[in-house]
Parts: sequence; C-alpha cells; structure tokens
Amino acid sequence: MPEGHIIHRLAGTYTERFAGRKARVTSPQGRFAESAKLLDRREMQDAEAYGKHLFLGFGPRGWVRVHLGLYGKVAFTPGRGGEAVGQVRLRVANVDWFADLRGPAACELIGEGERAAVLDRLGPDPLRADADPERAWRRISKSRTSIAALLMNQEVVAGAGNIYRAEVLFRHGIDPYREGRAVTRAEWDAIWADLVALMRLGVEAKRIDTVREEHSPEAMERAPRVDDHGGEVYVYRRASMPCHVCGTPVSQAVMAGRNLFWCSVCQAD
DNA sequence: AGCTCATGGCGAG
DNA sequence: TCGCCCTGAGCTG
Repeated sequence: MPEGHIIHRLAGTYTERFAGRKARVTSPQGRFAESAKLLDRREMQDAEAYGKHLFLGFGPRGWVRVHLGLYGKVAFTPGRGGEAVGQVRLRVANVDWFADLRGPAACELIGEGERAAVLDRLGPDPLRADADPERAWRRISKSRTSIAALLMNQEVVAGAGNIYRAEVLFRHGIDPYREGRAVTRAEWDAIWADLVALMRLGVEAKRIDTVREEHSPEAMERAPRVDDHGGEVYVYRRASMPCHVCGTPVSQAVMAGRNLFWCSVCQAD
C-alpha cells in the first residue's frame, strides 16, 4: 500500500528498530546479495523517506534506496528470523527484529551523489518539514497539464499517489481535468495544506481516511468497506457507487494509464 | 492452475 | 501513450 505515508512510517520503524546498531544485512532471494555483503554487520545510522523513496543510511558505505513500486512490502517481525518465506530481496536483522522487503521496484546501494540526484528530481513532500510548496506552485500555475496528472507527478509533489490525488481533488471540488494553470492560488494553498494534514493522519493511522466527520456516518452506512487500501474515502475505487455528498454515481476514467475517480457533480468547474 | 488486478515508474517509440 | 518490470491476493474454472 505504498503512498508516501507508508514510506514515512517505514522510515520511522526502521529507525526505531535498527538505527545506531550493527545489523545483519542479507538478500535471501539473491538479487541484492552483492550489496548486502558490503553492508552486513555494519551500523545502520538512520532511515529517511522522501516522497515514495526510502533511504537506509549506512554511513560511509552509502545508502540503500528502496522504492516499493506497486507491489513492494516490508514486514517487521520480532525475533531473529529463520528461513525466508517467499521472495525476500532484503533482510535487515538484529537480535530483536528482522525486516523483510519483498517485491520492491527498486532496492539498490547508492552513494551520496546518486542520492542527491534522486532528491533533486523530487518535488516538495507534504510529509517533510523542509518542503517548499512554492516550488510545486511554480510548476502547476504554468502548466497546461491536468491538475490530476500534476498531482501524480513526483517531480511536482512527492509522495502523493492515486488515492490522495483523487481524494484531495474531491475535497476541494476541483475537476480533475482542469489545467494546472487554471488552479487559483487560494485553491493550491488549500490543496497543499490538506495534503499535509491528510498525509500526517495517514502516517498515524496507517491508512488513508479522507471523509469529513459530517459525511462519515452516512458514508459508513451506505458503503461498507470492501477494499484493502485502508480507510474511508469519498471517491477512490468507488466507481458507480453513490457520492457520499450528493449521491451521484462516482465516475471513473483512465488517465495516463492510471484509474481516476471523481464526482462529476461535486467536482464540476 | 491460470487469470486479473493493484496505492508506481521507467524506457521506447 | 504503451508495454514492461517488481509480487501476491483474490478470483475463476
């Protein structure tokens, strides 16, 4: 379930359980074996998230950059860990815990320069205190690309994915097909502030909840949760189901190869 | 057993 | 814009 909130939570958990100690680093599946060997029995100094990228810091040995992609998962388990189950690309372990990474899109050992290059390409991350939403605004306010596509572009905003983009556009009544340059400054400020708030909640709750309290009882009653993506939402994966606010069936379309969900009434320009 | 789908992103064309 | 890669869950038959 990897949007940015999950990655930030993972960084916190890696830090809490492994940072400041020597770790066993292995690749039971083998695809990270050579790099793992270079890190094994070294100290993991810290773990940090930027957007959907997770960096495990091994000081002079460099960084492990992990990107979960669509399928990647990390499982933390107490104990020393026996035989790996399934395709475990990376196992980090100490006497108390082991963390198994499966199915990542990327898991690579990189140096400071490569890390800087990755960060350079990323837009501001709503979950980071050092984020500068002005950078995103400069990009959005000049763009003819739809606001929905812009919010998914990690060079514009880092960390939001398909769920947050659908939900934040709903919450601000913005047609997903509207061009970036037609978004007002006030709307952008509200979108950013909302992303910050929603994603922080997501880190805490480990799921994505976006339905405001005044719509919530109604929403729960009408739409018992069927999906495994987490919490209670307005439009994401609710195609044809009644909008929690106006009752209109939720719309679905494919935009740039990704499913897009919105309410054509609440989000009409 | 085999298909389909997924919260992502890359490179080719 | 398309196809492809990472993997597992939840169907179908």
